[in-house]
Amino acid sequence: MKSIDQIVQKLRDSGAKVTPQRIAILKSLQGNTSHPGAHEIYHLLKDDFPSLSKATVYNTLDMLSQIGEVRELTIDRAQARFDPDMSFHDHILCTKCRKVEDVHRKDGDDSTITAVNGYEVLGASMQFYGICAACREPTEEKVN
Amino acid sequence: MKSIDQIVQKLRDSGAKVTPQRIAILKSLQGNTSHPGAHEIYHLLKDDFPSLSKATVYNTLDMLSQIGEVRELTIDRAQARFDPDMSFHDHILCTKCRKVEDVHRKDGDDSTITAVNGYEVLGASMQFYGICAACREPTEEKVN
DNA sequence: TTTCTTGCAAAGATTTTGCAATTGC
DNA sequence: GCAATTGCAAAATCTTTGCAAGAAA
Repeated sequence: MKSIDQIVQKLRDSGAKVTPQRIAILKSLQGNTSHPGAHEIYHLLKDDFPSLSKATVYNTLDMLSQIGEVRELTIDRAQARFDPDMSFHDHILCTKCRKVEDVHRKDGDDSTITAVNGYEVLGASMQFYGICAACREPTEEKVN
Repeated sequence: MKSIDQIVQKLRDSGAKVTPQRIAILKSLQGNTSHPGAHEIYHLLKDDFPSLSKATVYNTLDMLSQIGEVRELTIDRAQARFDPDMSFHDHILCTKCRKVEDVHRKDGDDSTITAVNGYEVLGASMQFYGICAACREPTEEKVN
């Protein structure tokens, strides 16, 4: 994700309005590596922003994903999750605690794949499913 | 997907019951390359099977995916889709007509990845998003 | 007969939508 | 002031669940 200022500028340039809600959502995403869903972002901000509506969160996340400032992940069937890190990387979901983490692969940079099956490829990503180290620990039962 | 007979045997062996509904759902999946969702399977069978309940379709698909006879895809955020082809391959979703097709890659067999980020990897797959050839055709407007 | 499964309806959850009131510019 | 955005509530999915009736073994 670019800096807040850069994105704010991009919004202005495109004619979109810069609202306190949008800034707050952008800030909540910046550097956030938890791959939050709309519900989580809503609760992160609800305290400091009591009037915030969930619809606004959905709208803003959708808009940010449309303009390519965040990536919407489908790895979790339960909810759409969002990743402010637009650099090339993949994800893994722990099927036990359901946290999502980044996976950085050196080999086979799939971002170079531009055509497949006659499709014009717009995006490609790998998904991994597994059990994280913490969830394999029989002693600890913390769910992250 | 194995043959219906083989799966029926597996169900019997595991103590599960072989019902006409389950057979019908298995048959609807066999050789089906459209990556149908629960709703689609329900409607495929509804005519020949008026009493069929959607809950049964959901239950059966979930069970088949649990025992590893079909794969549940997350590529389409709108609905869970199911693939009876358990061989190693990936998928691409046309973001216009929303059909899902198989992608067969020769290189980098990711099925050999068993550990990543300290996770015990249970599954891995690649997702592609793009516009299919038909949707790029300006003359045709058929939505598959 | 015993246990599992079905079907139905209700409930849950996520996400979308309509619209009046509000706010950015 | 105009147009875009917000917030709220209702609606629209998709999916799960509770439970009585029914079917498989």
